[in-house]
Amino acid sequence: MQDHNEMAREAIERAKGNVVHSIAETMDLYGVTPSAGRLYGTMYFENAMTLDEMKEELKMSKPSMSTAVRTLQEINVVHKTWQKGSRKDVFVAEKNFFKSLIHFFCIKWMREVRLNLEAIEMSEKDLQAVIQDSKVDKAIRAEAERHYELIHESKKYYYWLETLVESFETGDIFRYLPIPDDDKK
Amino acid sequence: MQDHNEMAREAIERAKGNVVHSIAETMDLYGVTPSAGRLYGTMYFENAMTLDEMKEELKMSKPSMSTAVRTLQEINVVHKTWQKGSRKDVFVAEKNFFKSLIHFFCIKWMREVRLNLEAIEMSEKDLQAVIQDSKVDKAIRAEAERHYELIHESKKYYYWLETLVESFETGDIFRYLPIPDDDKK
DNA sequence: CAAAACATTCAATTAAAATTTAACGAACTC
DNA sequence: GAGTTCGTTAAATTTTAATTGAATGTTTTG
Repeated sequence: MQDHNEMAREAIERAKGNVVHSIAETMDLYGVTPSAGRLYGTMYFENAMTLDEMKEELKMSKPSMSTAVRTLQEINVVHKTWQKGSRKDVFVAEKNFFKSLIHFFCIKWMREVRLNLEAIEMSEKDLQAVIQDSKVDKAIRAEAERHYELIHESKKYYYWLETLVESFETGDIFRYLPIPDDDKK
Repeated sequence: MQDHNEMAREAIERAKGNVVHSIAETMDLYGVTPSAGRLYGTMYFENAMTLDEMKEELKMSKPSMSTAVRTLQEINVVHKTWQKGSRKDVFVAEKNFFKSLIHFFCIKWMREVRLNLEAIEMSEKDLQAVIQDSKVDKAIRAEAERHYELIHESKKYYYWLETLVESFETGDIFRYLPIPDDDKK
């Protein structure tokens, strides 16, 4: 039955399309551009793809695919491999999308922690200098103190985030919140 | 000493500026526009602000402040209050920036879980239909099966994320990873 | 070593977001 | 109820980001 096959193909495409779309939307939340998101979603269903296959599948230009696949590599959800016989680069999507995203997050979080703690510590010094300078008007010193309290207080939350990230990266978090039924490997 | 006060003011501004900048950069990571991020950072140091004060402080237009402050309200890091005697709306930043961000995250994560699980379940149905249709070529059925396995497998990670969000929202996570020294209130 | 097959860079274009000015409408004041 | 004072909406502009076609450089092949 020709018809059955045709309908089946369409059904598969529809199924794939839905998932690709929602994956892309998810990644968009995390600052990945929609096209890179769609690309990842597409690769998720394929074993390995060349740039030309990507461009064909997404109907986009090769440079677009090149940059998209690079950003996907940067966030570690896609890796480059070789394929004997072919001169083309071949890319494969990390199937464990979720763990990849968590890792991606950890990187962003750590960056955030470092960035903010640096800024806070720098500012604390500035404010301390004002607070300790008795030649400065009381009102101004009071303001400095107020600000100091505020940012000093916030530090502990960044420290906490640091421990959270650690627990994600070591996998300790899964001891507290186990994955329902981890895969065999 | 006039000079001391002047320098103190500058030091305070510098200190504030640094922190505002890094807060804005952090929020940018989470899809908040830079101006909204700067606004939150600025409000973080103030007790309450009107739209006019914001526009003055950030040197931007009033509609910009209006939209920025609305997005900040939507993600629950800013709240509207009243101030007797004034007809103007007054907004105050949630000082516990960190907890707010976590809450914000939980919302996004839950949305992501719902979205993806819906897409997956819909697709699973489509694929099941293909798999069970014996009139469809073996190769196509095999492809459907392959895709089915893939997306079915991913479901458990979304379930896991669901439990993580729960643990954040109930505060259970802090039993596992306590905050160094929680504030008195 | 010339030609072909790649991936990438660059400049130019196009598309999308953010921002502003102007206009509107609601709520208050006199 | 006329005139203000606000906040928001709408249209137009500016800014920024994504996308492409052409060109470049590198590796491979015959």
